[in-house]
Amino acid sequence: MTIHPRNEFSSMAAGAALALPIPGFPGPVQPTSLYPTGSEIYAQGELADSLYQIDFGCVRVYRLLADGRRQISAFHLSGEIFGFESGNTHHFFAEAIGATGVRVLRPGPGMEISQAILPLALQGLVRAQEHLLVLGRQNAAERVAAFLLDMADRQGGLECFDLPMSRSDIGDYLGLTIETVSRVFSKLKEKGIIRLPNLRSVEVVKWQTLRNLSE
Amino acid sequence: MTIHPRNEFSSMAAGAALALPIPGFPGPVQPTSLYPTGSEIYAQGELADSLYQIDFGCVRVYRLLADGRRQISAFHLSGEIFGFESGNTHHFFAEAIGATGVRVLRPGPGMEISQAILPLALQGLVRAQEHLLVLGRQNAAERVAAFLLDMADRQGGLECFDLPMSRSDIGDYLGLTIETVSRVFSKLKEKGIIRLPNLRSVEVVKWQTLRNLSE
DNA sequence: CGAGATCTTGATCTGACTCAAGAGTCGTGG
DNA sequence: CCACGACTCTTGAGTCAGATCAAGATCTCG
Repeated sequence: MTIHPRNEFSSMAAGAALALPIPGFPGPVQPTSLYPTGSEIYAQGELADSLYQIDFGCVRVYRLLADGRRQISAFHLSGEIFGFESGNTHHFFAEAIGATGVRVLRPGPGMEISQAILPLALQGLVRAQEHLLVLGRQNAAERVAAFLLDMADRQGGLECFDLPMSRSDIGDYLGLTIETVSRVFSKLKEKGIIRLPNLRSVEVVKWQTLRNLSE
Repeated sequence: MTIHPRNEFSSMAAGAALALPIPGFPGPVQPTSLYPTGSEIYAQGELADSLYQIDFGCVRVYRLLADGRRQISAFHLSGEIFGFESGNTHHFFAEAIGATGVRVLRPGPGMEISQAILPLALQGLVRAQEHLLVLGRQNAAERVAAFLLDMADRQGGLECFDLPMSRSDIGDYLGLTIETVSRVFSKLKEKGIIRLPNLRSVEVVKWQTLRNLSE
């Protein structure tokens, strides 16, 4: 297992870009802030009073054990909204993977935000519960297949797509070591199921085989 | 791994009891229905237009793989509300564990249910994401310890509490086999951390040791 | 071009799974 | 009340998928 010391690199988001209104969201919308590679967006224990929408880039949301073991509970891509919490403090860490533009959605006091965000929160709940099945009951190949299909799907279903995150991130999302992730990638490539044009992108050749793998 | 063939036993909930209003819930409240041991409350793919509140008993919510592998995503105890879904169909199965009284909360058409249930949905989201850490990064002893602490906490923190579910259910919740669950229970007993007055209840003797185990 | 990350691959180890058998528990009916 | 049968749970022995440990290879970017 890779150990991840708590990231000390503070966010210092450089202001940027123009504000786009979010459909159905009632609060004031902030302009996009740029988070550099690896910078923290929020930390466990911090006050949670906003939601975040990604303009470009990718975010990892995770939790740590005392000894540094890490579990990434979700990756969020361009357009997605994250930062839902129960109570008013964050239960997780969120960090930018690569340079990422994030827009903060801060509901005004007494604002009725729930109607707009409930479907998003519920979608997150269903996704997390579906990921439990992957972590609890699927083997390494099935986990990687499910991950690739999910990433492809969320990037529009194109045969070739980006993997903005490292093997270490993928391992910590799938509950595997980086070595096991790497071995499964190699095996899938060797069987002609995927191609790896470079380290950070994947081309799916045999969709059905991949789907069968993830069951 | 234990294989669970799809439960064919249909729900046939016998009507019962009196209606108690749920604070903050705007829709009409149904009287309690009794679900016998093992009966289905809803199935994956069914129309999802209600929430459910438990009067007494316990419910398991789970998903199945094609070959019968099962992952229980949550147990719900007396007083708790479950059945949150994204879209209008169920993504999971829900079954009564033992005889269980469930009250159906059916929001009227166009009803503003979100304000009342958002905090509950978010709590479910946080719990599911925290459980991801258990399944992805903790070993068998840590998983069982976390489970026992959670069950104790949700039953009021008493030193002695019920385990309404079987070892098989616990295994399918923690991503372990029943044999491994049983071995960890035996080991905890042998070390004097817990006592097992009978198969379906636990007494925690050394809380701090258990907490240290779950990290 | 070079240094540090990141990734891949190989060899070995181990925690949890599988298979198997026995013990305990519960409900039913004689 | 006890005997029987069917579960459920526990325990043991052996196996295996994925972790760990250890080199190398490749990529990135100043």
